Amino acid sequence: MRSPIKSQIAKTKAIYEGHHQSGDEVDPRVQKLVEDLLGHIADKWTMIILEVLVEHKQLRFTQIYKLVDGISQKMLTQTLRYMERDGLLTRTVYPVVPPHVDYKITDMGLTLSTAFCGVWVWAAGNLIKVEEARRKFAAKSKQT
Amino acid sequence: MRSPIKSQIAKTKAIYEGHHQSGDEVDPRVQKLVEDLLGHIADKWTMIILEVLVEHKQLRFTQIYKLVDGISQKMLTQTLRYMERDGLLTRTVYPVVPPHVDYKITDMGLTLSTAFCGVWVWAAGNLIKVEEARRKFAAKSKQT
DNA sequence: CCGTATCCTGTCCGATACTG
DNA sequence: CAGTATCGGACAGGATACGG
Repeated sequence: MRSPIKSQIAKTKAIYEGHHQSGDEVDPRVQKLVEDLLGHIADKWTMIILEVLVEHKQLRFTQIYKLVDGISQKMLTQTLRYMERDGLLTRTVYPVVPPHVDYKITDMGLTLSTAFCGVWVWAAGNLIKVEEARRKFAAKSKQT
Repeated sequence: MRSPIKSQIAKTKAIYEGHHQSGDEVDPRVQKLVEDLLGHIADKWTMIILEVLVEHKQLRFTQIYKLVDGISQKMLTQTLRYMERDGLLTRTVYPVVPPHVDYKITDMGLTLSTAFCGVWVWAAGNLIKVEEARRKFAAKSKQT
């Protein structure tokens, strides 16, 4: 029962724990999914919607629309569709008038949210350092 | 010595550990930096370059150019500048002919890489689930 | 070798208007 | 209420050419 995925995970976990080794090639399929997911999670809205859903568990379209500041109806619909497609949330339509649609986070959505929180924590913890680095960089650029 | 950042980190860590509570508002500055950083790390190249640098510690421009498949010179230059600006790597120019420029990962770059590996691990571990979810979604869409 | 400058194309996304 | 349809501006990013 050889599993290329398993070994990939092991390899990635090794990296995660700081055991970086040169020469390690990444499984192209994983690479592709990661890049694909990156393209989505960084599409400005996905993670925000995910966090909102994590907090509230279950929401209707208009509720999310109000909670996510600045999003357009179009982007909300589109993003929700992608997230449903990838199994991050479930979409339940109640055939009533007026329509009633519930969006609910899935286990996968929860675990992604958890995984992603590492980045969030990093950003929170390095906020000052990044701002400082930017100041230094700006200063160095000026003395051209 | 009250620190809004500290409390934000604590709050974020609480979320990270699964203690989600509704009503928790996120510090706008952190929110902004996170979104800003997201915009970069998911700009398709940053994390890839970061990983390459993590593996090799120090590289020259052309070396990165070869290691990162498919990137254009323009994007490589641009991305490297942003990363330098944010303090993720250092850029050292040796004033010789022909030019010699070294890019080296910083501690901040390393910790970001580590934080981000959580997402990478998630992607590796959920590759099959996502693909399955997409198949199901596609199947459901057809029976219109 | 390591860039910058310019052009040009695709596509993202907001605004707006309309439907079941 | 929860969408779909269409238009148009902005901008990301690739290809190419050139410079120190």
